[in-house]
Amino acid sequence: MATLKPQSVQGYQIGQAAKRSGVSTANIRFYEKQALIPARGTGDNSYRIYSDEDVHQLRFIRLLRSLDMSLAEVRTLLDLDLRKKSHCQTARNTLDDHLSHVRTRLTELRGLEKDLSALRAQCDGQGDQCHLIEALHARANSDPVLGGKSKARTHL
Amino acid sequence: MATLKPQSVQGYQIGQAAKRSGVSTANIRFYEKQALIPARGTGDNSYRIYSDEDVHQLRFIRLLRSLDMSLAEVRTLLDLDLRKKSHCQTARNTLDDHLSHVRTRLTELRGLEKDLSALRAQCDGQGDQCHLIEALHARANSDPVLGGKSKARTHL
DNA sequence: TAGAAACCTTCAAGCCACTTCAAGGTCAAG
DNA sequence: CTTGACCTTGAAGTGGCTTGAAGGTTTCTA
Repeated sequence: MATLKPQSVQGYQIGQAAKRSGVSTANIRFYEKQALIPARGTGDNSYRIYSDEDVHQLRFIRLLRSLDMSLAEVRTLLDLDLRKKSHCQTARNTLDDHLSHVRTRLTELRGLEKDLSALRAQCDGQGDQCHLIEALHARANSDPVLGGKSKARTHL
Repeated sequence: MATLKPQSVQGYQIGQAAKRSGVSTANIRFYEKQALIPARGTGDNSYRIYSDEDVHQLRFIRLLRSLDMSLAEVRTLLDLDLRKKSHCQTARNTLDDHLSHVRTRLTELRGLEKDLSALRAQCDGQGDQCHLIEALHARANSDPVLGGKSKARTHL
C-alpha cells in the first residue's frame, strides 16, 4: 500500500502531491516552470506545498496529456473560465482539433500497419531465403520522391 | 518541373542528392553526423559529392523512416550483410518488433479516439450550455492514479 | 547528540529526429 | 566585378519530459 497521508494543515509536499496526482516530482517542477501550475513558495523552508486544488489541477493535466494533448492545448483548456460561453466554444474547438489530429494519425498508422505486415509476409521464416531486405531496397527505388503519403512521425 | 540533372562525372552536390532522395540537405548532413551515411569529402572545394548508391541509401533510409522506424532500427537494417542468413533473421526480428510497436500504438490510439469522441458527444454545440470542461474535471477526479492505461506519447 | 535515511532544492544535460539560424566560403553567369 | 545560387560549419531551438550532480532540511533512531 502506498502511503497517502491526509492533507496536513500546511498541505502536501511535492512527493505526496506526486503520489496523489500520478505526476512525478520532476514533472511537477517542470509544469511549474511552464506555468501550467502556480509556483507555490512557502515561508519556512524552501519546500513547495500543494493544496487539494493543486493536486486536482495536476490530475486534470495528466488526464489531458493521457489524451495526447499538447501542453499548449492543455494551457488553453486550463485558462478557460467556465462561466463564459465563448470559452466553452474554445474548449469545443480545442477538442475537435485534437480529435482530428488523432484521427489523422490513426489513418496513417493503419496504412503503416498494412505496409509493414505486407512486407513481413514476404518472409515467413520457414524457407532458407528471405527477401525482406531486397524488398525494402526495391521499394526505396520505386518510391516516388514527392509521392504524397511519406513523412515520418508528424507528432502523435 | 524540378530539375534533376544527370549524375555528372563527379556526382551530385548535396542539393541534387536532396532532390533525388527526398531527404533535406540539413537532414543529409545530420545523417552523416549520425554515421548513417558515409562522410563524402572531396578534394577541390569543401562540397560533398554523392553517388547514385548514396542517393539510393538515402531513399532507403527515408523509406524506413516513413515506416516510423527509429534511427537505431534503420542502423540495424543498414548494417546487414544480405548474404548471411543470421542477418536475415535480424531483419525479420527488427521488422517484427517494429510491427508490434505500431500495433500497440494503434490500439492506444483507437482507445483515445473513442474517449475523445465520447467526450465530444457530451457537448454537441446546439444548446446554451456545454459540460465539456466539467466532464473533464470529473474524469480527472475519478481517474485512478495507478489506473493502467494512462501515459501519454510513448513515441510513435 | 550524532548520524543516517528520506525527504526536499536548483541547475544542467540528455533524449529523439530533426529544423532553423547566423555567418561566411565558392562558383557560374551577366 | 557583382549578383545570386549554391555550398560550408556550428549552435540553438523544438517538445515533454527524465536523469544526474551537488547540496539543504527534517525526522527517526542508536
